Amino acid sequence: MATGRTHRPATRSRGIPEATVARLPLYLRALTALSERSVPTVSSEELAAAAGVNSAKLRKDFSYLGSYGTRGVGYDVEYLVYQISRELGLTQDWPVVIVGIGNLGAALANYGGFASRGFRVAALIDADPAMAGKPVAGIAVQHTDELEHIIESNGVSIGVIATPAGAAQQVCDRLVAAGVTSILNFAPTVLTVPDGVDVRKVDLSIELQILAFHEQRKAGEEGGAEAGHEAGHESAPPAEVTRAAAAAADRKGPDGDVPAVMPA
Amino acid sequence: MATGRTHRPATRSRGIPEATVARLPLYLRALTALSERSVPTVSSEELAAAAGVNSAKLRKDFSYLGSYGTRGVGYDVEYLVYQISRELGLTQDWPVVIVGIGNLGAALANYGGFASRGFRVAALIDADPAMAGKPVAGIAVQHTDELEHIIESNGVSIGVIATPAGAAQQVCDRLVAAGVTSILNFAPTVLTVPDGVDVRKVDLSIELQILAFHEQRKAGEEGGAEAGHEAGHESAPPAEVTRAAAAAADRKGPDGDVPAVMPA
DNA sequence: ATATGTGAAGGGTTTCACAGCC
DNA sequence: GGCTGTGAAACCCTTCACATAT
Repeated sequence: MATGRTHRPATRSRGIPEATVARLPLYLRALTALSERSVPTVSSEELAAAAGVNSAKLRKDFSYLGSYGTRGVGYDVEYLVYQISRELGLTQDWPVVIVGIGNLGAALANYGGFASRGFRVAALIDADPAMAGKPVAGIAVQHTDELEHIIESNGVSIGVIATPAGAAQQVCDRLVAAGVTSILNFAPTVLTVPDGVDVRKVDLSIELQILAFHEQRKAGEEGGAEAGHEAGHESAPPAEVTRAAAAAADRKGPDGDVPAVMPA
Repeated sequence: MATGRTHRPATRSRGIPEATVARLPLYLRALTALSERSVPTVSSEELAAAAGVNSAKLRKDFSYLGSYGTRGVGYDVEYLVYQISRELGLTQDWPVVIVGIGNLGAALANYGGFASRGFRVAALIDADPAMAGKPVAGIAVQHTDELEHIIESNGVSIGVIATPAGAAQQVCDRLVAAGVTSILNFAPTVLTVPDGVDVRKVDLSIELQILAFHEQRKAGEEGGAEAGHEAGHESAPPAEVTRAAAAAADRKGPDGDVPAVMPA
C-alpha cells in the first residue's frame, strides 16, 4: 500500500516488503518460544516449521533485515529476537487506548500478549456512563468525554476500536483529531481516514465467510475424495440469507449489546 | 491464469482468485446496506467507494463471477447480493461450534453477524466444568467431553478456537478427528492439520505489531511532516521487550484467565 | 453518453536452485 | 558437509486503458 512515499537512495536497502513485515511477528513469536527454552541457534528450516512458513521464504524475509545468520550454522536466537523487535519498533513503549468495552474490548484488555510486547493499555474508554469507573483488567473504564484529554496527555498514537459499527467512524474521527495515527478496527465498517493514518481491520465474519467458500468447494468436488467425510450439511432448511438481519448485526458490531460511543 | 488445475473447457471459468474471494464479503456487506435502503442499482465506482477498494479491482473481481452488470447502467443490487451469497456458500446453513468461552468466545457467540449470514452457533464448548450449563448468548455452554458427540450429531464442519494457546492444538486435533474441515483460530499458535483441512488465523497482537512498524517509520521520517503531531513517545522508560512475559502471555492466549480445554 | 468487461502492462510475492561462506 | 543469502524464474495481483454494449 502507500503511494510510494519519499524514495531515498536507500541507506541500507530501505523498504521492507509489506508481506515480510506481516510475517515478522510470526517469526518473533517462534523465536521467543525458543529463547524461553534456552535454544541458542536455529536453522531456517526449523524456525520456518515453527512459524508455519517455508524456509526459502523465511530466508528471503530475513535477507531484507540484513545478514544476521551464519552459513553452515543457522541464526542466533537472542540476536534475531532483538533485531526483529527493533525493526518492528517493539523496543519502545506504545501506549494504546481501547474504545468500546464490551466482551470484545474486555478480551482485548485482558490479553497479556499486548503488554508483554511493549503495548501498554493507557486507557479503556466507553460511552456508557454506567461503565465509568468500573475496573476491567485492572484498569478503570473512562467515559468518552475524556477521549481527547486521554490521547493528548498520554501521547497515544495507536487506538483500538471495538465499538458497534454505527459508532466506529465517529470514534475514529475523534481519535484522529486528537492525534492518533494508527488504528486497529474491529467494527465491521470501512473507516475513512486522512492521509498519513494507518488502519488495519480485523473482521470476524469475513474470516468465516472465506472458510465457507472453501468448505463449499470441498463439498462440490467429488473427484478423488481424500478425507472420507461428507462435507456440507442438509438437516435444517437452507437458511435464506436474511439481508436485513445482516445489516442490523453489522450496525451493532462484532460484540454483544454494548452501549457504545455516541458523538460528543 | 491459475496453474491450470483440471482445465475443463470452462463451464464458466472455474477458479476464483484467493484475493478476490477475500473481498467478496466486503462487497456483500456494502451491497446489503444498499439493499436495505432499497437502492436498485450501483455503479462500480459507487460500490467500490463503499467497500473501500478501487473500481477497476472491483470490476475485475466481479468478472470472475460472470457478467452480472449492465453496461452504461451498473449492477443490480439484489441480483448481486444473491450471486455473491451463493458463490460464498451463504445460501446454506453452516453449523459452527465455538470452543473456549472466555471473553473472546462470548463476544463471538454474541456477534449477530454470524447468525445473520447463515452461520448457526450449534454449540459453545468449554473445559471448565463450572461453565457447563451456564447460558451465553442464550446458549447453554457444554463441557469438552461432549465435543465429538456435538460435532457428529450436528454435522459441524466449521470450528472456532478461542482457547488459550496451550490448549489450541489439542482442541484442533479433536475437532478434526470428529470431522471438522475448516477452523478459525484465535489462539496465538501455529496449528498443524492434515491435508484437506483449512485454517484461518486471527491474531490480535500481530495486527498491533504491524501498526507499530509503520508508526515507527512515521516517527523516523522528518522529510515533510504532514500532520503536525510528533510521533513516538518518550515518557515512560523504554520498556525492554520482556521475552519471557510474551511467551507466557501467548500460552494463555488472546483472552483473560479462562480455564480452557484440556486433553480428554 | 455512460459504465461494464477485459486484454495487456506493471509490480509485488513466492519459489527455485545454487553460489558463497562457515 | 551444511546452511545461509540471493539472482532469476514463476506466479499472482493490481492497475491501466479501451473495446464493447446499452
